[in-house]
Amino acid sequence: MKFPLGLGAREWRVSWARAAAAAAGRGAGGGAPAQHRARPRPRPGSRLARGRPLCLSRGGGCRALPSRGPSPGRPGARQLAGPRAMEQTYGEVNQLGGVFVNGRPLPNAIRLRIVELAQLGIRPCDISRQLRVSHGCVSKILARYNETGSILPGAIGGSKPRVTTPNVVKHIRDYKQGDPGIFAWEIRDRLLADGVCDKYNVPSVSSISRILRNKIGSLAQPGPYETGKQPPPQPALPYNHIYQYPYPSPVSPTGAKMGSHHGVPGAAGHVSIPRSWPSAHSVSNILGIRTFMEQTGALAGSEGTTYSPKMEDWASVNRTAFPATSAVNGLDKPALEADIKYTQSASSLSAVGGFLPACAYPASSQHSVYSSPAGGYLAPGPPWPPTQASPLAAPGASLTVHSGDLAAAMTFKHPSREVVDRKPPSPGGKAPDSLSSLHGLPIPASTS
DNA sequence: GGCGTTACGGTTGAC
DNA sequence: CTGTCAACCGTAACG
Repeated sequence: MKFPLGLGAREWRVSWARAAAAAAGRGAGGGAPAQHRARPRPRPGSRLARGRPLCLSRGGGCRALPSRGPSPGRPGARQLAGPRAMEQTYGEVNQLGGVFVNGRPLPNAIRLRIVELAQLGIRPCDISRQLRVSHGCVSKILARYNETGSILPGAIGGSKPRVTTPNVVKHIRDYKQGDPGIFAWEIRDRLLADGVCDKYNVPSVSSISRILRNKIGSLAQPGPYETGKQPPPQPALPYNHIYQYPYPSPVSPTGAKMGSHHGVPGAAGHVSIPRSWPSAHSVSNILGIRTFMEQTGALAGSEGTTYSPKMEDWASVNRTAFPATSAVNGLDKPALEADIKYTQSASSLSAVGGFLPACAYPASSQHSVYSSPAGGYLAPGPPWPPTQASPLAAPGASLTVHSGDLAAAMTFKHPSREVVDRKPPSPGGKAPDSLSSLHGLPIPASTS
């Protein structure tokens, strides 16, 4: 991305925003008229109360900007242009010239890089510009990392884990059979008292009533879950299989049993790794991420970096690391499918096999934008800052993060650091489980 | 100028 | 198979 005529990223951004705002008939960003800026901020909580202008453009945020915006002619950052285009490529360019896929997380490599740079003392604003990721995003990722120790995105999609598991139903039935006059609330209390459920996953009284009505009522025939077989798993990994990293692990070679979750250290505690990054917990493997980024020119942001429109590259980069055997354990069918689907790619990937974590994105959504771990993000423009004077070269830390640096960056978090879950750690929940980190590497917060 | 916060449009996956 | 829902995402903008 080249900023027009000597404009720095910021100036360019502002001017772009201004122009767009003008087009939208309002002020925007730093160029907002005083009355906008001075406007009392509505109480948070009501999004509409913010009174923001309706954004008519597609894409995230309130950008009143044309989606192709700042990067006319930019080879990689193609926009949706119709169904056909959507099939092949999509992605948008933010005001910094970075490429992103609306609604999808940044690639792990970028996330890692953000944390890495932050650990080196680079200011978030500089990271934002360097990686061309919005500062809000940088802030968010760093905040999350500080909170959970994980660089990985949360679990996307899915529903809350069921609380009325077969086991719970069975207990309810037992209670009801033992005391036909029992109230639902009493059942609820007993579920808690007996440890069948905890406060986070105990069914509501109404749920219990529904169970009594629907399942226990027709008690005669056992439900599908009660045929003596092992009940369907409590959604031990109820969320996003895509965030699993079913690499063979020395500890859990099959990847089938992902061990403890949700802050409840399993028998193995840290030893049982719910998920692992590729074998890549080693420093050298982590370093491999960088190696790859360097190879792709991503970190250098070199002009020569070709922006591959093939999303498959990136997807496969992140997936070639684990052999099909590990995916065949039945936990990660989509991942397996993705492996199959994307194995054809990428010659260049051999160098990084085993280095990168499985991509958190389903291959299906990885069309083309993140064609390389960071290359797609670092727009093929001049490195930031344009002067080539890397801010990362500053104090004590070279731009090149050596393995030790990165290892330090990634391990400085105490593995057993207290986790502040944003959500109750229900067994089926998806609370981040940084307790499961290995070598200080964050384990995906999401489960599947 | 930096950064935390939040509305927004979007994606995802279980139900 | 489709729609709904609730989670998450990153961006842009506000303060």
